[in-house]
Amino acid sequence: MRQRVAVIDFETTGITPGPDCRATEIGVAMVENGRVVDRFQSLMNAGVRVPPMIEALTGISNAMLRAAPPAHAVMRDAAAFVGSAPLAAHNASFDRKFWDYELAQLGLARGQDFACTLLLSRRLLPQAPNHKLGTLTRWASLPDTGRAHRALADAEMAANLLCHLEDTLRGQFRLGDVNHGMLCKLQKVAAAKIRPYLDELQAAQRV
DNA sequence: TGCCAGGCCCTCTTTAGGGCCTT
Repeated sequence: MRQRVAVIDFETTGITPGPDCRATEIGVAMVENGRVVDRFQSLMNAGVRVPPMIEALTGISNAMLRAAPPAHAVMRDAAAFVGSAPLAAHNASFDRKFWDYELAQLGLARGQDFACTLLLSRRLLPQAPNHKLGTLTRWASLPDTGRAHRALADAEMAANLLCHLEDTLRGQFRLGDVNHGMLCKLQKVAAAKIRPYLDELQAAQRV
């Protein structure tokens, strides 16, 4: 895609955002022309405790968060970094909840749609053993981006996967122009109907 | 007191149930 897309990933203290469940780290990988061209990453201190299970998963400790900048400052910087670029994430329904919640703490609201590399992978890469981010990265021989379950490494993994999905649409499905709006529509098409939908898109691009 | 996400997708489905995926 020639347009810039901001691929984001949050580490958090749990599954559902709220007063006791907040983001602890954000990573953003800015994709343009099929590669990562810019990066943003920061731990963020929202004043909540990290449960032991989450610390074991992410390696992010309470001591690390005590030394981290406040969440509102980090989110203000992250929102400025993203600007008006369309968004993407792996299992975007998760990151979208936290993006919206953390922005709402600043009185801000999201203006862009999210593309979801999980939904797109289920449709375009059904032969993969499963659709976890790490599995897809290894299965598609995408670059090792660092420690899994840290925000920027995961954001870059999802960014590389987004580029791989775009390559799949261009190569296997012979689509010329791929853009974020097309991906957002594609991820809503029922998996069983994806092939005829792509055939229609291909035919329309030929006209 | 006891519970604790939710949207997507498949199938032994649609008057439902269970696995996947994210932390």
